[in-house]
Order: sequence, then C-alpha cells, then structure tokens
Amino acid sequence: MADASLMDKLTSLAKRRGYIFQSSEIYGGTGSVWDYGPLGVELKRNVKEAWWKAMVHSRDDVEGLDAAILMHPRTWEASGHVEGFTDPLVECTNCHRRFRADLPEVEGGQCPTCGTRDAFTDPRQFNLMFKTFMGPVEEDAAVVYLRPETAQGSYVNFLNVQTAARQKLPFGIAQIGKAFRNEITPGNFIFRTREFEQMELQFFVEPGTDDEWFDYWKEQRWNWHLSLGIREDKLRFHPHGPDELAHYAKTAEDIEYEFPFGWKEFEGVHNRTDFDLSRHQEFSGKRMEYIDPQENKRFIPYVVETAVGVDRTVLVSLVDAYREEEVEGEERVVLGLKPTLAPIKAAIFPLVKKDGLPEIAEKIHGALKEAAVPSFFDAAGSIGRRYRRQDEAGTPWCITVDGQTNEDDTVTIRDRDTLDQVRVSTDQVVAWIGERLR
RNA sequence: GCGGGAGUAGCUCAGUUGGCUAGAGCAUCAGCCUUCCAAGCUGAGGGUCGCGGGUUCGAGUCCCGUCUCCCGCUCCA
Repeated sequence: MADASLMDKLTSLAKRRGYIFQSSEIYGGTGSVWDYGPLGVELKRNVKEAWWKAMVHSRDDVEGLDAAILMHPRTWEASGHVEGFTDPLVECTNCHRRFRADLPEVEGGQCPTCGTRDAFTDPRQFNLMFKTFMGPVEEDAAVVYLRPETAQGSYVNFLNVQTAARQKLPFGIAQIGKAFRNEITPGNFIFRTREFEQMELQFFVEPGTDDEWFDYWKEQRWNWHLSLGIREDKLRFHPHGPDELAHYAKTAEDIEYEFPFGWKEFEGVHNRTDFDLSRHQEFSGKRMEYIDPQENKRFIPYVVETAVGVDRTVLVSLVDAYREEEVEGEERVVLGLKPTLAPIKAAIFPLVKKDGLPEIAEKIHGALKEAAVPSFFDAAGSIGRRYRRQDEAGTPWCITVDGQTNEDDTVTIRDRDTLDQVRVSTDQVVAWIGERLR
C-alpha cells in the first residue's frame, strides 16, 4: 500500500478546485454517488473523447452506438443478470458469504463454506440491479431495470448495426454510457460507485479466432492507457483464474492500476464467447447469426469485450498526475495531466494591472475562446500565486503578458512540468497551443 | 450488510468537567503593492456545529435515532 492519505488530499483538491463534489451534499450526501464540477466535467469529456477517437474514429472496423439505459426486461433474463438475484439469499454471520436459501445444506442450517451452524441471517433479496417501473401507474406497469452494463445494448443491436453499416466480421460496436449497480460495498471515492459510466467495445469475431483477437485487444488497450500518460510501472495485467471468471467469460484479463489503496482493476478484457448472442437468440427467438457472404456459412460470433470505467479513468488520471514538489524552495501541488486531458489548456496572466497589459491578455483570451480552446484569465494576486492555482488545476501552459509585450509583441509561455519559458508572438499563441494539443 | 473510527467555515482543524455573540490557519472577494514562481498590507463575506428528536435554566459538548465518509471481510468498470 502506498500513500493512503493521497486519496484524502485528492478528494479535498477535487472539491476545492471544482473537479468532483459529493452528490446531494446539502442533504448529507447520497451514498457513493458523485457529481462532476466545472473542471471535472471537462476532464471526463476529454477522457471519453480520447477513447472514442482511438476506438471509433481512427478505425474502419468499429461502429459507435448509443443504446438506451432502459431495455426490455427479458434482456436481463437472457444475460444472466436476473438469475441468482431473484432468489432469496442468506448470509453466514461467521464467514459473511451468501447462499441461496433453498440449498439443502443451508436449509439444514449449516454453512457450506465454514461449517458454522445456525449462523445465517434471515433470507433477503439481494439484487445488484436497480429496479423501476415503466408506465405511470406503478401497479400496472412493467418492471424494468437500469442496465448494469452497456454491453447488452450492443448485443441486441448486433444485426442492426452490422447490416446498416455494411460491416463484415470481424467488427466491433463501441458504446459510452451510464450503468447502475447496487454495489454491496462501494467506496474509495469514485473508484466504485452505484451510478457510473462505461466505455465498452464488443468485438465480434469468428469462433476459433477469438484467442488471437483477445490478445490483440489486450495490447491495444494497454497502449491506450500509456497514450493518456499513465505511468507504465503503475500498470499490470492480471489474468483471471477459473474461480474468478464471470458467468459469461471463457477467459478474462484485467489491466490493473496501483491505486493508493492497492492494485485494483482498471479495465477488463473478456472473451465472452457466443454466450450472450446465443442466449438472446434463445430468449427472443430471433436469429443472432452472422452470415458470411463469401464462405456462405452462418454462425453465432464470439465476442471479445473491452470494458473500462470513465470515472475510474478519471480517478487514475488524477491519482497518476498528482505530485508534490519543490520549486525554488517553495512547495507546490501539481496535477501533471496530459494536455489533451487537462480541463483548462492555458491560463492568461497580465503580469501587472497597468500599462495596458490586462487588455492585451484579454485579447489573447478572446482569440483562444474563438478557437474553442478552454482557457482562463487571471489577474488576481502575485504571478507566483497564479502559477500555483493553475498547477493545482492541471493547466499545462500559462501565458504571461509583460513589459516586453509592449515592445516586441511577444508573451511568455511557461510549461507546467518543465517550468521552461519560451517567448511566442501574440498572434501565434493560438497556433502554438493548437499544435501541442494534437 | 457486520466490526472499528469520524462528521464544526470552501479546505485542514481547535473548542476544557455542558455556560457569554463558536474560533484559527489557508482559501475566496474588493482594494493597495508588485515586471515571472503563492502565503506582503487594508478591509469584507462565509457556520442554525451532518440531519431529526430527547435530557437540561442552558447542548458543538450528554442520550436515542438516522444519513454520510474513512479503515478491515465482499468483487470487477
């Protein structure tokens, strides 16, 4: 375990600077739900944008999709999410494991795991899925669930997407969207929450080629994390053992990150086989097969899934970027976010509030706004104080308008990480920033 | 959900055996000073002490309930 207080510092900073607030804070907060503030929403959007670019825009073999959160209830029967959650469960008060109340051993009062007798709680319904009602009158309305994963939306639309986009196997469907789970133990800030956002790819392949594609996507995803600037020594693969596998998976491997609270799953890569499509074919009675036009054969594809949490990626970005260091004898807190992820790309400071410097600074700020580059104007306090504010907010560049600007029309651009200063002419600032965001 | 700890200003915290109008540092805002790495000067705003109830002449402090957070068992984005 590394620095445990880092999470506390990060939670404070996140609130102070407007990254993340606790949901419904004025009412005492809602368990394990978080709101993204002005800077947080930018970071989150940038994370999603980076994923979408890598997975959809830069490829021919992946199509985007935005399926609804509410789906036909049968979806979840087919997916296996209802099964096991509809039965009453008891928990052993000794070893805290849960069992179906109708198991013979359990009915006899003995815990199958630790052997303790008569230590069970009363039977209760444990349901990982949020249940709600569709229709205005609750009693007559159909029970529906908030989706616990976006994947099923891709599966039920598999043939729609394939025919509409004229795709041939192998190809994938990418989705970014919210999912909901009644986690038994949420926590660790935004690491595990009950409402969260996922970025999932379902990649459909011919059976027999699935292992190959599994390895391919593992590597793709690993490289993506590196492209966000995540430190490589904080990342590792974790293959799932047979007892760890989810009900749908043939093989699964996690990309883990070393959080302050230990190595934890960051992204999951799963070989879901033809489990989901077969089940949907069975439950819906509709064909879920892919017809190979060349070979003239039909089969249910295998699916290689990559699933990563948006919130979790935001957390990793923050944790990984956070550092405390010394500059000229003074301590500073820096969020060394990669410029493409940083909420504010540049801050503009007039060195002093006179000699027309604020006006020039405002003009540069205006040019950046026109170019839709998120920027921030700040004239309050000493220049050092303003640098510190931006360091903590993760802003990569600070542009200072100074006395020399009036002479040669150049400004100082200071780099957050290297502290290097370069002079750039005022009409080149937008281009200079734009180049570095590519 | 079970066991342990905690909740006072935006943040970090102090607040005695219950007793005056609840404090500090930092942050924020206005102004001054300042020509490149915060913590100089002056002033200001901000708290029904998580929420609800109870005991008491009097509750931040004691009691009950409740919510939330953190640490340990669960798991998977």
